[in-house]
Amino acid sequence: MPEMPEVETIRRTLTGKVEGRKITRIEIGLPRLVKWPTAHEFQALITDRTVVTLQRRGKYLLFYLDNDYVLVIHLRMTGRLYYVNPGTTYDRFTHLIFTFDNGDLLLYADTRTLGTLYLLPQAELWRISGLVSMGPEPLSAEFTLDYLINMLSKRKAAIKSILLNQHLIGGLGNIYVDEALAIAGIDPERVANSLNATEAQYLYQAVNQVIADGIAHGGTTFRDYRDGAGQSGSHQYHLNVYGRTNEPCHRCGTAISRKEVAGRGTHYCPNCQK
DNA sequence: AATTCAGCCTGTGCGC
DNA sequence: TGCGCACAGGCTGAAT
Repeated sequence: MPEMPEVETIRRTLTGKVEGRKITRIEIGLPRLVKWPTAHEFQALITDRTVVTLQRRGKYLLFYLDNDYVLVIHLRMTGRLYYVNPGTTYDRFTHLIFTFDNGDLLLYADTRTLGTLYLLPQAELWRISGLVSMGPEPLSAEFTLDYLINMLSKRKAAIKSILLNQHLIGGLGNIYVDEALAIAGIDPERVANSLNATEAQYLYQAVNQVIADGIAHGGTTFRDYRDGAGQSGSHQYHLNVYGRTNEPCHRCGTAISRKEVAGRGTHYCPNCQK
């Protein structure tokens, strides 16, 4: 579900609420969501720990605790985190409940239950392979035009597949990849190493732009996504192609097409994207 | 090493 | 109201 702008928005809406708060109680309704260690150990190690800081890497949220452990949460497709006041009701998809020393709650809800939670010492974060092997993020100092050009030159998969690969670029997902390719005017099925320097530069700028805009708009809410306070984002009102199948292209009026690329539903303008 | 793809889950929306 | 199917914002691990 959430991509980097959504996870960053969640981080921003939660950080002031949870930093400095002690977790006094945890209820785990679906133990299999806890991937490391056992749910029982997870519960014991978190109880009575204080959240020192809340960070993000790609689509992972990292709650650094005062016992040198880190609570790592990946929301996958439908995971949600809500910070709520005591007495707030919650639905049957709420699988973990963290209670803080002021009585407030952090709810982890997940319809499809694909989300994952870990608790590891800082020195053992390497156990989360998707976290340690993540590529540079858009808008970061490491994500340079040279990096993108060099990386693309070695790849012959579809550009859509490359942009979705978290090992190569961290944080992009299906929405923002489709949007970046639309802004850059590049066909999602183009072989990565076929892009020339100009196209790579357009793509570089487009990737940074869609991520920055997504964050500025508080993320994209289609169905499940909400921020840490339960609020919807507004980037869905600024999309060029995603979810706009058969609607006119904002640039040329041609109907937006949809097809499967890299195993994902892909939206594009057949006239503007070459 | 790079790439593809089934599998993991449960829900919503549509055509009939 | 029900049934079957397509689709869903992501990632992992196995096979090629």
